[in-house]
Amino acid sequence: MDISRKKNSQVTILDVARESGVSYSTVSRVLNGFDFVKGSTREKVLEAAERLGYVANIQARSLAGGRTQIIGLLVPGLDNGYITEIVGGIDQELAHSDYDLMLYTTHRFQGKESLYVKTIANGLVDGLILLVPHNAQNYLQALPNQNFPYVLVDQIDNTYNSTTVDATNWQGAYDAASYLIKLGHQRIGFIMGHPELNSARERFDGYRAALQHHRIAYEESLVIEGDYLTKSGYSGAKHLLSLPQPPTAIFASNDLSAFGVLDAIHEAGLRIPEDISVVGFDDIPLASLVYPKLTTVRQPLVQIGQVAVRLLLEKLENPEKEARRVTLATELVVRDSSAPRG
Amino acid sequence: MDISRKKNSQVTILDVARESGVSYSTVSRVLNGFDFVKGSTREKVLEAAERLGYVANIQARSLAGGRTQIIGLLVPGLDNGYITEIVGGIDQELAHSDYDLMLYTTHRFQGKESLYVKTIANGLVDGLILLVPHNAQNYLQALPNQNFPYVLVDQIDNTYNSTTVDATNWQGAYDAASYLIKLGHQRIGFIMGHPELNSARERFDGYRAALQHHRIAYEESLVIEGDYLTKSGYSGAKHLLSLPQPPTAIFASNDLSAFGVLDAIHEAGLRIPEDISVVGFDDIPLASLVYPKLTTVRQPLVQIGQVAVRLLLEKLENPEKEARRVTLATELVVRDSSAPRG
DNA sequence: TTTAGCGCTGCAAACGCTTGCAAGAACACT
DNA sequence: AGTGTTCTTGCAAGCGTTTGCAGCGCTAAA
Repeated sequence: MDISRKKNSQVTILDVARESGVSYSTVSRVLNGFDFVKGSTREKVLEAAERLGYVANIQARSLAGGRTQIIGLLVPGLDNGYITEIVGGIDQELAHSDYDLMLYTTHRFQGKESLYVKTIANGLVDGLILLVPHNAQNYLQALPNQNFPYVLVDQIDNTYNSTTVDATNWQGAYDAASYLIKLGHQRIGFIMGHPELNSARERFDGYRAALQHHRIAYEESLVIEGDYLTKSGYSGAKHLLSLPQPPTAIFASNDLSAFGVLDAIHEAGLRIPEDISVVGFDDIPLASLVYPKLTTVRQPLVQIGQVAVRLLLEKLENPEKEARRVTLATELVVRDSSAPRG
Repeated sequence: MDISRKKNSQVTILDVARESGVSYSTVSRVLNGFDFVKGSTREKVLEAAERLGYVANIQARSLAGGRTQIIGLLVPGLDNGYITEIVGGIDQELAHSDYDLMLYTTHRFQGKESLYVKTIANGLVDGLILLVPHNAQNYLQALPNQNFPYVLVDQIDNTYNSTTVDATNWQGAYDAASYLIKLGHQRIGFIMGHPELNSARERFDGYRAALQHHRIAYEESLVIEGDYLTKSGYSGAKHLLSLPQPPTAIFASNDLSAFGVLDAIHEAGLRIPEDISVVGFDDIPLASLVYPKLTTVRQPLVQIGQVAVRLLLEKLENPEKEARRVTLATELVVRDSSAPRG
């Protein structure tokens, strides 16, 4: 097994020390922004470091007990605008800090989350953002100790007291359904998200609450269990359209499934929104690219990512910081896929 | 500065050694799959490691001269189906190996690519996949030495002799244009990609070659300079439609800009494909979600990512391996946005 | 029985850095 | 000038591994 080392011209702290005529510990202190270093010394060191093109070796730093300046991001996959938007926010915010990003996709460790997380946390990340689909507990329980800094995105955890970011799912769904009702729709189909996810449940509850509030009978046949994927939106809508008395509007629990709905409706030769209205949830970038442009409940996805990072950095700065939950507001965005009942 | 260490229950190689009654170097050798270890010893060690829940410390390993088992991925951003598809392929392939992924976005280091890359390469990645938008040279020249394993995706580099993966851009464009011509279109608008990218140039050349081959005069006014973004497709199409004699088909250099084209056409009240045909390039997942479903030239994006990983791992195994270029085939996918000239 | 040879194992050094501790330098005060 | 403080700085240990080298025990040959 040939381990070809790249131990070529690595400039180390020792080189900088030699170059600037101080001890290597002083260099370390300067580089770590320590106080108690004389101004002139600091200058000398920084200048030497610059001249030599010194760049710190993260492994060594971390081994010796320092930070790695890396945060880990656990996501199910990147195949989805919802996630990539959030990741974009995370990336943006991280760019202002000096942390780098380690990306872990969970699909490769089905059923072994615990080992996975253990490895990660024991490894080289200073903190973790969990953007996991289901059962966060599986991941959390594996955290070496509850002091390891992490934040949970869009998942409530009722076992541990986790720092969390999410959006007003209930309210968003309530608003969307109310909007459709005000447009005169009485029969509103609903494509559910994956029922294991609490965002899905909250949206469902919001939908029902809106019906109830407007005294519209809840009709079970209009509710389709889905999984947030396009396909389930498609088949769900197909089913709804085949009903003896089909709905005049369909509210899909997320944009992805709403796209499936659009597709099914087009296929049935119906017009949107003249014949039937469609509303989604998320407002991923695609939502305004499809035809017709999708009316949807906007989640501030980028912002969610940013806030997650901010919370994590906060925790990193000050490990004693209390866990907290930040819930960002959603907003109905009316586009071309919805209209008064014809 | 409070450095709260997590040096809690870290199980080290020493613990495993103690538990299994051998020396730590033997443990190391077992864990690294070395030969020259007696079968029974190996068993004992592995069992002890398992029992203790040992997981290697990457920093230490790397410091001591081993591998980090991390590969770095340099991308401009994740806000784009084209990239995320490729990244998906990379992730997929990586899942079969035991490498983890470090994600670096380049936008944060405008103009300082060289320092950035230096840091990365000097840091903890064993190899690098560069999925950078323009001027790969900027990045490459910074690689500490040309022996650092890396592969270039969808970018040709004519300075260094780099291992590269790309697709048949020229051929794809040629096929698409020929297809439109065979449908009877004579005036085919073309939305160019970013002219700095050779994929954009190659596609343009393919388009022109097809025209020439079918003896259709090249008309400069039908070619719009773009940048691969939706907006440029939109404004480009708007312009084309306003021509005294507008084209009967538009070929956009990528799907994203094709979406802009669709949008502009819808807005103009024209029907697709009855009034005008549209063809894209890439076949990102969205392409079959828009309405009408987009006819496009399929690039095997996922596969490109996979191949990139495979080439990199190959290089990692065997650093002496010659650089090579792999070009994957594109394929025209006919959907609903194109039809014979009406 | 001795000895060479081989398979296997352990020791110790190194990787580049952080940080507690102690000592030197500088300064102010008596 | 002497002493006590307060700043600065250097030394050395240690972080968890890998790996060259030396050496052990054992077998096989003499």
